[in-house]
Amino acid sequence: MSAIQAPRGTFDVLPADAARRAVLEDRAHRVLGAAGYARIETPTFEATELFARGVGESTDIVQKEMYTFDDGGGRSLTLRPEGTAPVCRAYLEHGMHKLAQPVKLWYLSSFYRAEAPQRGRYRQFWQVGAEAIGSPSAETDAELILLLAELLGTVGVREVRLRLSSLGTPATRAEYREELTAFLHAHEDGLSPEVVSRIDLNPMRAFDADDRSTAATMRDAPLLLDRLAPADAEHFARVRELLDAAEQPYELDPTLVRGLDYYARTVFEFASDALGAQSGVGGGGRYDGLIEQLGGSPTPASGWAAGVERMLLAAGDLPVAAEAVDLFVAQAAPEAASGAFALAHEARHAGLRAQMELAGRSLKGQLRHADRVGARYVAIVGPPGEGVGFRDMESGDQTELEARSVIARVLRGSSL
RNA sequence: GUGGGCGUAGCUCAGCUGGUAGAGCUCCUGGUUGUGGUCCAGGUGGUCGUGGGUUCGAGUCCCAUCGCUCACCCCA
Repeated sequence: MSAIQAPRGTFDVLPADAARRAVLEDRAHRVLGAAGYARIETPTFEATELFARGVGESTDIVQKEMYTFDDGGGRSLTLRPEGTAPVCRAYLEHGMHKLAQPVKLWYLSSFYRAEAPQRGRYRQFWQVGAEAIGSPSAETDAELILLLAELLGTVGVREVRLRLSSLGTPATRAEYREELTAFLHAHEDGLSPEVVSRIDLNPMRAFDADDRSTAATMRDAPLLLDRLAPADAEHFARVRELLDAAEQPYELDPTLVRGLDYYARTVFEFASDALGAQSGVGGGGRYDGLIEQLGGSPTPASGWAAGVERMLLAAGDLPVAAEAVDLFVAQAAPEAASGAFALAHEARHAGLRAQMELAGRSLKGQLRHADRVGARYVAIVGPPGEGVGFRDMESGDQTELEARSVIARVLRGSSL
């Protein structure tokens, strides 16, 4: 039990897990790259104001989940809690509006939120995200949704469901919120005490209460989807049309809300029943107002983010290729160390995956170790002047070679 | 922040109504006086999360505390 542990909510990525994550990264690269999305990385921390303005002052994230610190010079910085605002900041900072629109970007980065950790929820976590900035089209939204579906599919995320909705414009949302709040207050008798206490804080929550009476009352509640302005309704209909044409199944969920303030129009979320309480594996939507909110000119944009840990939790076994070792250089005696060292170095220079004995094992121990790391060949280096025992670990055959012909022999790959 | 479960070797765990620590796996060494995968033997490795208390004696009982974990909330 060591005195110092990884901080609460953080974890070490050990080699076995690192291999699975590498597979995921490769899949993301392939799926998003194929659609013309280019990789972007932004700083791990940003000006606190970016998130206060971009994510929304009223959100849980900004109110209680940010790691904020002073940089020593009176500037307030924050470990990024999400990726969309930073990408938009970069879009503005580098004048990407002059590029062909939309600018399509993706990232795989770590994020930080001071929440109570549980299964699938950490204080440092990783997300794959994609953003298309500069297009208002429903095609953009539908394409993004299909790309995320594709990614989840190729990674093998199980029991995936897609929930879809539209939030309309911020104005529509504000009006609807008032209407819903008024409805809830007018029907407090039929609502559970928890829901009532939360009416002004989070009225949408009333929709997914388990309480029977609350559920009955909510059947008559107004729905945001029914209040969409004509243009928004038309946009949403087009998104659905495209998803239908692509045979992407989804559930229409008028109660779907996303945690960040900047969303407008299309919103969606993929959930996996293979997970526990934190079932959302990825989600996103359209955020037409964000760029303007950050000081740019009005720019439509759309995007999503998916949790790496959650995708991996919900995925079955990923086929992880074993790392092959071409050559293990053993030493027959301590005097052979220099010769072995030189041979291993040369072998790597020649492009081989070569390892050498580093732990002072007995020769028997070295062979056993070579076997465990999966070495195809073992060179047993003798003292200066003597030859090298060259052993094929599959057949067990062994011959004597001169040291300088060992590498060529491995490259040729011939069995003995 | 609140509630449930759990904290014994690197890992997975055993340890009954209290008698001062075990197994399997891993790792190392030897059996093969310079050679792998099986087998056999041996060894390394633990302030039983921490601090108090009860007791002749506590891994085992009591209290506190810390940590992990699941859930609420919220979200990736």
